[in-house]
Amino acid sequence: MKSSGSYKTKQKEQIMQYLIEHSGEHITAQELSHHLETDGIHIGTATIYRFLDQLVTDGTLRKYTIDSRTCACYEYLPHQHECSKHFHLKCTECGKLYHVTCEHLAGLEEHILEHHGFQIDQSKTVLYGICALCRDADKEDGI
Amino acid sequence: MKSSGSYKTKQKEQIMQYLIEHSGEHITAQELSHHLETDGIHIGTATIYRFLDQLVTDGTLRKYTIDSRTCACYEYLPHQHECSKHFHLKCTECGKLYHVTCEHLAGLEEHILEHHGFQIDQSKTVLYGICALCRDADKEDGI
DNA sequence: TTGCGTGCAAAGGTTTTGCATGGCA
DNA sequence: TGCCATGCAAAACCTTTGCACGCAA
Repeated sequence: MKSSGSYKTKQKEQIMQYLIEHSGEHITAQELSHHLETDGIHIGTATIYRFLDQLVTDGTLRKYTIDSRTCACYEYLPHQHECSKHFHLKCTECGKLYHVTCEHLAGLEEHILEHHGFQIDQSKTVLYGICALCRDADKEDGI
Repeated sequence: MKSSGSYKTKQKEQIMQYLIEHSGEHITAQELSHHLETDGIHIGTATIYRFLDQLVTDGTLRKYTIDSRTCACYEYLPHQHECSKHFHLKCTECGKLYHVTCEHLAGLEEHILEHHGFQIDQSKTVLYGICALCRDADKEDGI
């Protein structure tokens, strides 16, 4: 666990640093590449994807996809145990993504496993709906 | 609602027929194309994607994505009202789709609305994970 | 020195777009 | 007739792979 390859390199350190600085955010491979570039750090695309993949396998990162035309997002998991209670809510109106850490959701996972024999993969699961802000906005618009 | 374009064409009818015959299944654009081809019906890729998109906008179809490198799945929604009362579990291993009606899940929806201000749209939400059958199979393989 | 890591470029696959043609109303 | 729909091919897009070189241990 937590190996991410045998060698420690400058590129890996820089990627890790960026990810850690942006804990709790959802970052795409392109964003990562672009931001590093802005800081004067160039890392090949392949290297980024390869390292990100390692981190996902490690459990250091979580990968999820919202839409097939969107690129995959990665999220750093600083405290792995806490993150087992973490779901994603995506507003279909404004497109905003919310992270929800909640015991009730952890209970949901347990329930489905016990009663339905199905083990949910939170990294692939996104709950769609309308967020509070958009619901309020709709009310004001009289929709 | 339920417009899907102004004109009725042979291509649209054939796509609709296939989708309706496969209600409750998850179909990719390629599968659709391939199966129609097998039946001697050729429809251009662009046409398929364009029409599928319209149907998704209509609410006639639901679109799902598992992974950014996997192609998107579409599901025909024959009875929209019924489908709003249950959740979908999709196995990422065998691809099987499970329809689950469960009080605990109804409670989840309520909880998220009350505590997180987010109104889940069950017709758009799919929980991804591994089903019991695949978990057993994996165990036997010693994974 | 060994062999993993890197970068570049090319390939891979899905989905979209441009444009001329075809077909519904 | 007017406009939408279709088909083909090309483009766009994200991601992976092959290969030679570089670098950590």
